[in-house]
Amino acid sequence: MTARTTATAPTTAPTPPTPHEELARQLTGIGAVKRELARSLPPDCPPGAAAVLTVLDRHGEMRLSRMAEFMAVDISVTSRHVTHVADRGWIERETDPGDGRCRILRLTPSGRALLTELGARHTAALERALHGWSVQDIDALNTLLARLRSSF
Amino acid sequence: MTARTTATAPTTAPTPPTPHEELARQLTGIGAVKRELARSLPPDCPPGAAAVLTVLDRHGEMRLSRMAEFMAVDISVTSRHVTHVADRGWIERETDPGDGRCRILRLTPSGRALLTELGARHTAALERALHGWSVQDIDALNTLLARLRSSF
DNA sequence: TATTGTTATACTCTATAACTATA
DNA sequence: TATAGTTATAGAGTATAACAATA
Repeated sequence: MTARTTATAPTTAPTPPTPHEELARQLTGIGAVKRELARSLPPDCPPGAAAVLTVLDRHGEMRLSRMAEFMAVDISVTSRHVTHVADRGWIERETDPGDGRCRILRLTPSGRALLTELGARHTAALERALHGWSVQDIDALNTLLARLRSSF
Repeated sequence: MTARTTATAPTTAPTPPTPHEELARQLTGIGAVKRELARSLPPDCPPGAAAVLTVLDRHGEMRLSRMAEFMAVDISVTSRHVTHVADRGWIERETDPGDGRCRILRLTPSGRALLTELGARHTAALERALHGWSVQDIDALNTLLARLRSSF
């Protein structure tokens, strides 16, 4: 359909991208993958909430300010995500006995249970999409992405 | 600071992540890199607008519906981004002579000039962050990301 | 006075649905 | 009736700035 519309070939050839420009392109396009993955999350648990739980699972209880560093977003944003998961009983927020300004975040059993569910859903969604991938390929991608994050 | 807060070690050890779960984690964390890259864009040119220009540069003039496929977002979202760049004269929207419902999108000279600027800014931002990376590493990451996108 | 965290406001991106115009 | 595109509305994520409480 619409075999030929204006019949004029592009007057300028596509600029051959440098590896850096190509990386910028790929990172832009990766948003679709993230959205697809987010669709597999349970209701009431948006990506930001899932990130809070995952960080606590990996790094143990911590203050809000440290959580904000791990999530690499502003502390005000972190506070909202944390409120979301605390309201649903997935974490508890205890006032630091040593410094009344600080809140200690800690997973609850309910939060751990949800975390198991999250892992299963992520794994299922990715296994379905990445059926042709070897474990080595996935590990290689993980390694490069981790390195990319630490470079920023 | 805050040497020890509750003095209780986490009762449950961190769940060792599978490669799939780790990939989900990495993809979540990559948002920070994207935001950092977006900060290098010129004013009036948000990431969505830049994506429209880049797709046109790489694949030539096309209809809106095809642009939506390349961007992997809903056509209504694409329409808004396209309106943004058209309002600023970076592309032109011509009604398809063969089908009055279709709009043909085409870069203008002004759009090509901006595209050159975008490439320079992306390259500068990434070169600064990725100074320790070899071209082979970047190419490997690009290849894996492209493969990931096509797997979805 | 400085720091930790919360809340108010505004902006970007996204999807769904209703709508217009053309085929 | 079906399709291409536009617009209205709503929801999620983010940052800045103003604020409250504690050190």
